Amino acid sequence: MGNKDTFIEKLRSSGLRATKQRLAISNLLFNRKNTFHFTIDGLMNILKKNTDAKISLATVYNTVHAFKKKGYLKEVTINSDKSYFDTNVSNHHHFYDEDKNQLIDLNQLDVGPIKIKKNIPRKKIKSVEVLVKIANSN
Amino acid sequence: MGNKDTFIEKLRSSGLRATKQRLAISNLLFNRKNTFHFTIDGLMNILKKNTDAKISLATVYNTVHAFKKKGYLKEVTINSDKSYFDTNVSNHHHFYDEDKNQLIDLNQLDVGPIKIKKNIPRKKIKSVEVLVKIANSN
DNA sequence: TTACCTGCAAAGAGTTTGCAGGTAG
DNA sequence: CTACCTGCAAACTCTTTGCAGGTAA
Repeated sequence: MGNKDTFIEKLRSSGLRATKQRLAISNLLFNRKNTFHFTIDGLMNILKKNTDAKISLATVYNTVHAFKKKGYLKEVTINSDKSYFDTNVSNHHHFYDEDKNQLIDLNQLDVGPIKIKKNIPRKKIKSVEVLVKIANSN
Repeated sequence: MGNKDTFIEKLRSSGLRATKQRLAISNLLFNRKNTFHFTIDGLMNILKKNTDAKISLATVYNTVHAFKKKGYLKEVTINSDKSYFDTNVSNHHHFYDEDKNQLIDLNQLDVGPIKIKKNIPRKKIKSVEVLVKIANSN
């Protein structure tokens, strides 16, 4: 996604109204080169600092869920503490840095093909997620 | 682990007192052939039905965490809703049945070797976890 | 104009904690 | 006897929800 007009267009074409809260969040999440990983409260903090628009916590939750439902965000499960989201919605895996509590993308090429040799009758594989936990080596 | 005396011994040697609550939980979790996956409230429900000892929710949390810390249980992260635990503490992966909300072990042989080709300076891999979500194929 | 959205506060779910009383060793 | 453990309730964190007022189209 690109500039503000693009976001307005994108939101509208998704059936979402282009409110200033959603535009501020879109700008923060998608107007960048690299993928972005965040938690709701992390996003909230950044919004407080970088945005003049007033945005409530409920709106952040609503918007993030709306974006997820539209396929603009992906949820990544790290632990039960809180939800992490990822602006990279392609099929990929993650490093989780336990020291910094931070996600790092592993693209398809970073992880060799994964073979699942067990089969459960009448069940289909919906997704295969690899989470590699890392920490300081010393 | 085996019978009640074994559990008393095991608890004591771990520096844990062999209270009747802990023995009841040990018996329920470890006195079985196959690995067992559970949530705290699921365990609570089984305890209510199968145990005469009175056990509070706080004690279940305390005990499960104590067992985890001692290495008798492993926590498995499925989603942010609640914590799942596994009596199989060996290195292995999981199916998660989205219809039944149930975990199924994938042993080492069920999953081909996983190659992580990306390296982060000064960081060491602590664990590699694969979660395969499955659902009814129809 | 009207359906949708926001902000607030309250409610919910899961988990943790403080403390008084109980019990293992 | 005493350190550790339990049960209870309150507290806490993250998330969701209800609703009145606001706003995009």
